Amino acid sequence: MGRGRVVLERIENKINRQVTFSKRRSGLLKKAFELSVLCDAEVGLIIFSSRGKLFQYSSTDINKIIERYRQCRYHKSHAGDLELESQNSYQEFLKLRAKYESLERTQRHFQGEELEPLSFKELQSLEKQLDITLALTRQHQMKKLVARADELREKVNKLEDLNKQLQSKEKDEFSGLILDHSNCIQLRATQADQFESGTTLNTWYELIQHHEIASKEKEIDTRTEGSQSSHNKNSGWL
Amino acid sequence: MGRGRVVLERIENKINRQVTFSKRRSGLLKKAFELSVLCDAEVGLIIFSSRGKLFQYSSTDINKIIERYRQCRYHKSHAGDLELESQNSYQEFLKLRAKYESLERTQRHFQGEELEPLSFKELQSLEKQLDITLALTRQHQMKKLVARADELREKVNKLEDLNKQLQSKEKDEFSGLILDHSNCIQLRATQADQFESGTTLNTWYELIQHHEIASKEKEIDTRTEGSQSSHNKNSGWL
DNA sequence: AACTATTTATAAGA
DNA sequence: TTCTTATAAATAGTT
Repeated sequence: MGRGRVVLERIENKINRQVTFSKRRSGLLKKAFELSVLCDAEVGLIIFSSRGKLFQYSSTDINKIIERYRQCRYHKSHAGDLELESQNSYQEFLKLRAKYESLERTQRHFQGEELEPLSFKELQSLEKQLDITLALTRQHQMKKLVARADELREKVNKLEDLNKQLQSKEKDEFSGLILDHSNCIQLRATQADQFESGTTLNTWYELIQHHEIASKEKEIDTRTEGSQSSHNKNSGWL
Repeated sequence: MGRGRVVLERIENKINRQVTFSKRRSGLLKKAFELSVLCDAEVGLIIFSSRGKLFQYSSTDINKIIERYRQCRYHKSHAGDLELESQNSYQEFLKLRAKYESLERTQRHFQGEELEPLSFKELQSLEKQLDITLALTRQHQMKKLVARADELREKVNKLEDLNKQLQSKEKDEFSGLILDHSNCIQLRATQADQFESGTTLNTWYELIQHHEIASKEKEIDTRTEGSQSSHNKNSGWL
């Protein structure tokens, strides 16, 4: 349509190409619009000029059209298609985001935020869960403390043995001290077995910490090889 | 272009519309192709027919065109498109997944699962958080109950007034009954003000539920207009 | 950016 | 749907 037949190849003359682009571009946009109106179609058209300028027409929100396009392709096509893979992952992304946001909401409830919109029954069930978890948390703290006490008792026994050996060889000025120490640990472990409430765990934890410092000092005094590695283990436990 | 001038509005005749769609669609696709070749432009065209069938042309990979479009829009306009742009990125996907998994882990802790790997200090901080949330949860339940009691008291007052009116007009065999009822509600509301522990909330909740059933029965007996709507409100609250 | 000769697209009919 | 054809619309080349 014009004064000469058009050959379907890139127009080499830059000015000419630019002019043709401008004319045909507006023609294309107009026709896209007409199609959407006349035939009740959803049309999305994106054009980049060779110099990178963007032109766009869409009968409705272009993101919706793109979304619909992806869905359409996703449901229709078969596996192995590369293009398909990326749409698949896009779907996955949307799914993951939805899951994430839902989880985030639940998380906020557990942190005591946004409780207002919850119904009474939801609050009740949350309370129940919190009670259960709280009990479990204390139970686990207990377990850790008892295990730690056992470990320490074990170590003390070893130190005792070592000290007995030293006693028989040397003058043994430390032996009495370490025996005291051992008694102390055993007494505390007995307390732990009867232990119930979570509120005094802290106090107990501090007791153990104090012991560890004392123990460490002794290790330095006695200069045993094995004590260094078990000391590292201690700091990890905190 | 055709044997008559075209009015730019939806073609009402379905057959006609379909035919026009078919013709113009192929015309549009052809012109999109020509533009891309002649002018060295990047063109993406998506068409959905009114019945949802997809047609598409793109000079290069359409996902690249969409990506480029979003980048273009993002760099030019406001932050709203930031989200859209990042959706396609695999990096973003990985980031989100990492966040999700981390959140999932925390969530499991709140549900009392996988507590073993936690250190003593982590367990302590979890316990603290649980205690806080538990208190908040009970507080919110209390709030709801008190609000509900107020609401009910209000309603009872209205019923009382109504009954007084009925008393003065009729023989009034219900009046004594409703006064008893009112006293009962006020007594319970007083209990709520002194309420502290979460463990008995359930009992209180049941008391209110019983009241509501009783209240509903009376509403049916007294056959008042307003009571129907407030009854609907009750079921929503559960 | 306008003009206009021509080509192209397409509405209506078959 | 597809083909045909008359005609409207688009546009290549020119000013």
